[in-house]
Amino acid sequence: MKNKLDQVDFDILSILTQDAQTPYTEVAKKLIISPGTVHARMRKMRDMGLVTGATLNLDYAVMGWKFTVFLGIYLTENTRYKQVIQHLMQVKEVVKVHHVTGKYDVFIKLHTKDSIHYREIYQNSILTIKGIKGVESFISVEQNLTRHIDFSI
Amino acid sequence: MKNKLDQVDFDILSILTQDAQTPYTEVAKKLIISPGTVHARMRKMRDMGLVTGATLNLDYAVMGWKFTVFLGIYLTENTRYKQVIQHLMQVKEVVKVHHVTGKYDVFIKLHTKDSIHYREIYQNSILTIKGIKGVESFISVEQNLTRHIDFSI
DNA sequence: GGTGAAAGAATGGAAGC
DNA sequence: GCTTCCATTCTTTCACC
Repeated sequence: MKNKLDQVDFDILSILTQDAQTPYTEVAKKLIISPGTVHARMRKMRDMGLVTGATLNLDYAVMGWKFTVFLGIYLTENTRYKQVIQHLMQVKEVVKVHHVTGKYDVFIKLHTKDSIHYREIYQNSILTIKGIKGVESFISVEQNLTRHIDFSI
Repeated sequence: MKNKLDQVDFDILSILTQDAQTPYTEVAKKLIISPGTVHARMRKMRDMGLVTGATLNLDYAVMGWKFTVFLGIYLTENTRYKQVIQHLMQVKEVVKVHHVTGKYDVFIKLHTKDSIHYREIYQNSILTIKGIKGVESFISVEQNLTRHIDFSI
């Protein structure tokens, strides 16, 4: 087992990133290889750490969570970022936290039910965190694309 | 089949969002319900449009794609956003595109191999798009969190 | 490193409660 | 609307190529 991927691996990833629940037998049939090969390739890619797991895609709007907001956060001192991130992770509406360089220090994504819920979280759970100097918000009007990198040769 | 979720549904989601490939029989065992119930609940949640699919989690860094960058984009005219988004979607390094309100008009996420690759994409594939007035970039130093909303009562 | 088959496990309906 | 049952399909390993 060498750690270099070929077109077959990319094809497997391409099918499974579109639907992670596709049975391996079906993947095998599409690519005209044996089910055992799909298993071996997937195990290789898991062992490499390339495939770290699988998750469901959820449409939060169906649950009445219609607000998606990005926040660019400035810190009072950059060294404080670990504590700030710890606090941000406690807020259940926050789903992504990135430590970034550039205009902001921390960049997060959060979901709320509506603008009232958003304001409440923003004022009571975000702005109250010690070490946050300022915040700029971007409300997502529409998500137009979400996909994976296609590594194909 | 009513369209209201209960704690059992949330528990199923909680397990499957952590690992979408968990067999339903195992989900059933953990929750001490029958496999048929897991199936019925999942079908209900798919039919509702809450569960839209499943995807693999990939660690791009393992493939040598070590750069994750967010771009906040200003447009020359806000009405042009559909065309700009069309062009952004053609760039294979771009994995997410959001139309937003606030300081920027469009917000995207992209992956590249390194800073050289990034600069090339930035200058040749992003800045050349007609309708883009300006761009601010945020390089992700570290991703600290990625998860789903927990709807539990 | 791939194949294909075989034993065991999971799936996804149907019928009854 | 949940459960049990069961025929079908999938998983996973392994001897062989």
